[in-house]
Amino acid sequence: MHGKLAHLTVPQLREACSQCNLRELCLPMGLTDHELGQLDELVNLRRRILRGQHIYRCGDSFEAIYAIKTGFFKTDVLLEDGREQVTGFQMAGEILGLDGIGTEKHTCNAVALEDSEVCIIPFADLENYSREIGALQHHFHKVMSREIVRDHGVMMLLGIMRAEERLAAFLLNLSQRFTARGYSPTEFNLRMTRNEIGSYLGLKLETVSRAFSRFQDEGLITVHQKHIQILNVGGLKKLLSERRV
Amino acid sequence: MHGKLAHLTVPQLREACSQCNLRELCLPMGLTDHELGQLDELVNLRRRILRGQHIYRCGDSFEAIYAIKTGFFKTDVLLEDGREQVTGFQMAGEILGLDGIGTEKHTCNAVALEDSEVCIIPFADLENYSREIGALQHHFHKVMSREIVRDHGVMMLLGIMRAEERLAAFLLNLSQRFTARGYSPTEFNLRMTRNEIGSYLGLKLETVSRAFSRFQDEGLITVHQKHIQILNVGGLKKLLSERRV
DNA sequence: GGTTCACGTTGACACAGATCAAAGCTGACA
DNA sequence: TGTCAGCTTTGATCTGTGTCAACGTGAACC
Repeated sequence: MHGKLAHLTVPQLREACSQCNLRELCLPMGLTDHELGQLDELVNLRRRILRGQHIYRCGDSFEAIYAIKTGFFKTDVLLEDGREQVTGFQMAGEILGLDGIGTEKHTCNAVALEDSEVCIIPFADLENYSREIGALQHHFHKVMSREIVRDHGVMMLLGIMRAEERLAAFLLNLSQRFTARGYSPTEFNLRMTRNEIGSYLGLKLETVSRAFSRFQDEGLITVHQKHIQILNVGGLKKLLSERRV
Repeated sequence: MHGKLAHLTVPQLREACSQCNLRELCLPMGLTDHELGQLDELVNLRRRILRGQHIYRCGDSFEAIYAIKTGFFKTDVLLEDGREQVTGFQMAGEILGLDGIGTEKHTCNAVALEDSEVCIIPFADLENYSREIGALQHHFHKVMSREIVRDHGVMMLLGIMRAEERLAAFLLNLSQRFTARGYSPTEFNLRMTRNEIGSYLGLKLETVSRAFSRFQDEGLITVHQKHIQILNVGGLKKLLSERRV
């Protein structure tokens, strides 16, 4: 199993899970010091991914899952005719590759939206370790379950919300995830294009652009290219709750 | 853990996993005879759910997952204002409740669309058994992963397909799942209303009804209330592939 | 410093699907 | 057998978002 990953960067032990500042967000969450030490054995390969490069593509055989150490990714599914559905945007501490377990092939593409680094977690090894470390097993199940719940949230976005509600929910979600990572809740740079946001939200890029402009006109946010500042969090939240139908 | 489930029906041992005719679709898939015997210990509670009743509701504390033995379910999420997003329809052999692992509370509602019976799998026990039975552990991971992949498929439906494509994909998906259970691929009764189909597909019930009528006019299917007969599978598939845009 | 290219914004118009309204169907129940 | 309630169908009209087109902007590169 490791043999297949031999082309990847050599271990950098100072970046072990036990030392990683993401350990409270990522796979190590809730492990004891001793268990953390075992995790360091499991996760000893890392890989740099430049902006625009894939970690894996649809159809690639599934070997490992990936924890994002730094950077930003999107996952997407393509139809034969070229239509793209972005299924998610992932940031530091989040796990990529869970889609591949079921069929032993990846079923979507994972692309870096900025230069990034991921920790490689060979999946067979993860299963072995999690038979020994109950807390790891349980936490991994939680990670998968939360992905399912997140997907349900996206279905709600796509199924029943209108354009401005979708974009407001999207901004609030980003804000909350940046906050959890110690960044500003109200000011950040988008890593994705209007087209990618639109693909995620089931909208065309022009509609995304217009919604941004309208939010700005209403004093909810400022937008300069990819730089977003949220001026009125409550206003965005109100957009979500006060749906007139 | 079992104590909390004491109100449920007593074990009916003749319905053990090892004897169940769904064992090749459900959790036991791929286990050896010996392992199947162990699974019989794990899954020894069953519960009848009448049409319209919930197995669990959003906010209920999470104790167990459920394998459908007979019947048909929907899962949905509700917004405060009453809007409903159906997140899935589940039939025999499929697993319900995975959404609850992450937060230890269920995050959606699971409602029987016809009188049904489920096998109760206490989750803490499942984790214990799957530390001993590698094949069970791995298969459970596959089940969760496939749920994630299914969700991505729904995102595609909702994000980039038009009304008729969505309905065609929906019918073909049902057909394929009925086939896997030994029923006719081309003739079946829908268990859900037009409104529920619409909620799943991000459409209004009138749009669903009109799309059914159009399919019938074009000779692709016949519809009589909830009875569907597919006359031209290829035609439905073509609708999906030959998107002009 | 100008050119290029990818990305973003804005306007005008079109259309798929939503909304509103009315009538039909079917099964349950008295 | 009649009535009722829930579901479905169909028609007329409306509207949010898509489509098409033109122009703006900023970063990268020679």
